[in-house]
Amino acid sequence: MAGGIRVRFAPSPTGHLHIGGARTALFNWLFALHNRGRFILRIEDTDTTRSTDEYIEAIIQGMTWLGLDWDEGPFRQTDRFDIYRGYVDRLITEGKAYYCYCSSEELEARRQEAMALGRPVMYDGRCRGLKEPVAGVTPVVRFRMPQDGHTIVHDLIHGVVEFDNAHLDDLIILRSDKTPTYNFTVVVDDVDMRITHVIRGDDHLNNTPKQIQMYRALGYEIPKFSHLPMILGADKTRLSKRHGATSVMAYKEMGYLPDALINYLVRLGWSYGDQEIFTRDELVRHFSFESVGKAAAVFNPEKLLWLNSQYIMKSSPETLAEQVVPFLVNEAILAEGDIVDKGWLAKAVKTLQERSKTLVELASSLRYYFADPAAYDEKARTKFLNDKGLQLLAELRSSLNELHDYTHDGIEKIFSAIVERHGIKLGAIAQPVRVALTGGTVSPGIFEVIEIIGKETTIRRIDKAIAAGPE
RNA sequence: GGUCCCAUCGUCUAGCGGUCUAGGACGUGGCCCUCUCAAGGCUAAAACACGGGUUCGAUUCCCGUUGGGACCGCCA
Repeated sequence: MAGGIRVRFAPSPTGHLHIGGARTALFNWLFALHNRGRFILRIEDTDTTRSTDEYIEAIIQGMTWLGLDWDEGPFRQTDRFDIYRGYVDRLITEGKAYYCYCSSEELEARRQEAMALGRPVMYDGRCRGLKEPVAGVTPVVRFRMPQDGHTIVHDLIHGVVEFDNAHLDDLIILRSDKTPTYNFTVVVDDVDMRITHVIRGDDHLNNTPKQIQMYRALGYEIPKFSHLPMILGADKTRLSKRHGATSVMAYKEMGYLPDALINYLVRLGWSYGDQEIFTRDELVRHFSFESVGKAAAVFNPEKLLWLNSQYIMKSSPETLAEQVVPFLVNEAILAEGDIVDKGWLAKAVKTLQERSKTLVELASSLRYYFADPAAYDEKARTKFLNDKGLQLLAELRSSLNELHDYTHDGIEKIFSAIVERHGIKLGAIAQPVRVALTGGTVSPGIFEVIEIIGKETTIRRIDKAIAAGPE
């Protein structure tokens, strides 16, 4: 019966796909794949004033970039209003829902008052027994909650959670503009789409007993629930823009790899022994709610960055070369439409992989493979492009010029000869060359750099350094 | 304020009564490697919130306290 599992990710398009939503989507996706079930994408856009098509597009983009592919959908709740109204009518007919004529202003005032008096903040049910409509008022429809007894939520992560029905209030299921509200549509859709497991953030745990009552009123089977712990910012409050980038696509722009983000997100709440790095297959194979924790997790950008560096290190140079191109354009190292020799780029990328934590960093480090240094780092220049350094550079230049075996090994031999002849350390010549070629004191191994830059360019840059003279 | 959830190093976590002088990872410090920077290796500092029980024995089970979070909307 494993094939019967159906889960869904149900974001509301009132913003971009954010870190928390992505983690929820990821756990749904993993659970579906692990159980050979179906993963459904449903857009909860019943709040027509805040939902936009742009955000729907943004969410889809985020999911796509992360590789969280869905089997059905995206469905939009705004396409299903007729369905919800049918269910509302049915509940009214059966006396399980009723019209409420209280205005939102009145309601708000009562809420304030209750809050101030320290009384429970909930609807008092004053329209429950109304027989006649109130003239001139378009009513909302409220769901009639049971007032005694208990509702038990069986949660795959939290176990048994019990709620006293006295604390459940008659929530609005149909607004005065005849649009349905979340707590109702979510139930109708989960039933309609035959969702077997509701996996969402634990900020929904308190809504669950209300939803369970609606399943019952509708006469439907109750799905299994899994309420995932929240992701918090460094100050332990709910993750938000104040904590930095929260949109998934912002991480793409900052040069993160989707696999790295996925790996980071999955470890926020889930673990598998001491393992930190997982392939997607491993994730799918090992995922289980038994190893999902209950405590909220603080989002730690440093660890994400480390993971990203690990993924960059493990990527193939060819793939990375492909991925870095847009970032080279951003850095103005390449122009849009420039043709690059991908084989050559891959070689250059290879030297920088273990030195770059993001694609942005990689692109920026790649600069000196493309262009002569615009200037020399001042400190580097005084330290290494002095008389002695320049003299060694001149010697190196002529050896290099006559070198036929222009490879890493051939280049190394030349350096060895110079080092031996002068009885100096390799650094004494390597650093001046590094400054001449890259403009600074930091780069991959100098033989590799010289090889990749090529003889002509190398000699030109050495000549430029010599021409610039000692500072 | 009410309801619900949660609680191991700064952070993510392992631990599912004895194996814990509490393990791993990020970050931080030191050392090694070394043409610079990284990467890598080794190493150090760093936690079971507190108080009661239960038990021969609690980080692990129960209760309370404290602390944190979420929800309480004609938002989702």
